[in-house]
Amino acid sequence: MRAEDLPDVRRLPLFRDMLQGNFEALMQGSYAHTFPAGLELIRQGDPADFLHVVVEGSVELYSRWSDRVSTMAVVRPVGTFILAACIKDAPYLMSARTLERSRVILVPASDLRATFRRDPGFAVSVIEELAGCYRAVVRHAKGLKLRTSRERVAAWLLKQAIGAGNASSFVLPVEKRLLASFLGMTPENLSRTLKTLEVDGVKVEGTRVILTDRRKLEAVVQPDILMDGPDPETYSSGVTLPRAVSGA
Amino acid sequence: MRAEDLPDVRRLPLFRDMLQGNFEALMQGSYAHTFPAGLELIRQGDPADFLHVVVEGSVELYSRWSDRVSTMAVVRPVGTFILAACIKDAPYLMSARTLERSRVILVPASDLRATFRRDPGFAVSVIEELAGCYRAVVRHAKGLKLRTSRERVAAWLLKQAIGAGNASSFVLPVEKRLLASFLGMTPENLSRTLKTLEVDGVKVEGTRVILTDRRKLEAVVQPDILMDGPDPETYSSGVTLPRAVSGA
DNA sequence: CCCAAGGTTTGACTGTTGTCAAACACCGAA
DNA sequence: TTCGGTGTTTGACAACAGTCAAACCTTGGG
Repeated sequence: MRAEDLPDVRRLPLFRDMLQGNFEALMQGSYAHTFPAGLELIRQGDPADFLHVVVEGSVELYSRWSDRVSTMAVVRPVGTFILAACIKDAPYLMSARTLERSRVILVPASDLRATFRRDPGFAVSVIEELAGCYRAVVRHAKGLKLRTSRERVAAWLLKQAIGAGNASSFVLPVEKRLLASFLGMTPENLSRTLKTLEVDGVKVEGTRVILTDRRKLEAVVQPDILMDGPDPETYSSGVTLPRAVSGA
Repeated sequence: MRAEDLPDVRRLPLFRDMLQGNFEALMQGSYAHTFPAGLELIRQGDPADFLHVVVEGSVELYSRWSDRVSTMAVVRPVGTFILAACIKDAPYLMSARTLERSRVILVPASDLRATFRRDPGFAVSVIEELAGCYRAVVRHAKGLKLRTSRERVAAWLLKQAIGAGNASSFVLPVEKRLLASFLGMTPENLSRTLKTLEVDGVKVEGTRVILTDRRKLEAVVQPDILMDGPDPETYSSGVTLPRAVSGA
């Protein structure tokens, strides 16, 4: 465990309010490791041994069932994942793999459980974190059930633009096939959908997206605080980057 | 607040491990009320004032966006809902309405937040509850993304049968249009889908479902512990009935 | 008992989405 | 630079799901 990782972890909302002694003890039993791109960190169904904290790089969470695969989220620094499984001491519901070379801290689940039982400050942080995660998944589910795939694409683009400082142009942070999977559609369908969004103010050139008419795009999206969220940073302890375990 | 409601609430996993004094104080500030059928208890977007505990009857959680509506869950006794919004002191992401005459206990959100900050036992219960809720929504999202609507219908039917003590026949606990909405499809589509499931061992007569060939149905469903759940009772504090905020 | 209201089913149709195959573009390694 | 692998786009098609309208069934109230 490199000493320079510790301050980043300590600043996470999840670890911010715990007693210093407990934090040190928890980190004592943890270890950090740098993994190459494309490595499967956890496999769905396996017992939850470690809470994972992404310090560098990015990690994809995905699910598999009967020869179908779907991306559920992408975690960026400094973000955590698989907290709920650790708490319940239950099997992971999702698999995780690195999208690029990534540094991850592994916190033993048993230590984690023991710690929030005797550190009320930490317990409150865990509560806040979980409540945020819950609301994020509810938002995602709402999007899947209430919006068409075209509307989901438009909403995601608008959210990205806002996240990039309200820029009218930005570069896709993930591959299109991953984005398609995250949004619940096929790559082919995403490709075609992006074309049809041209009339609504979206231009895509390779990995660059240019919003030529914000108004028109917003008319398609009909942004809703209860679905698109006012609080990307609240969810899942993204702290240096405002968004983790969020949307692709 | 009727005294006879208290034991049921106290037995909930959420309230089971807190100090008696804190429980009493929390209930002191709460009040119970019986609502008629079809009443909107909370509206999405409203500030989260109360944690709701369903003691009798049943409550539908649903979301609305741009003239579309979707059922997200049904809560039965003794179950709670809208915990995450109360914790975050954030707007409700879902609306709730009674499906029938229902008795509901309202626990002030501010008291709730104050209590888990000074009662570590309660904090741990809240953590467990939220982790369970989170995993349940993840499961629902997985179903929406990985299964076709036909597979979702089949999976839901199988789960109901198992919930009814592995019965080969049971009565639908909700209207079909609500079930359709919960499963992310139209009533017409559900109706047709049920027909096509006849060849796979499902017979539907009005509100009664008869499973004539369990094997065939299981072949369609390919039940998966990571999606269909081994722990319906873990989620959302269903205690007298094994399932709440669950599936329809 | 009958009626009205609302849930359900059916049919015909439309629109969306997935599938398969091929062509193309891009990127890293040799 | 060239090559191979992989991601992306396009086209044709099939499968699926939503819409609208009408008929049917069930239920509860008068």
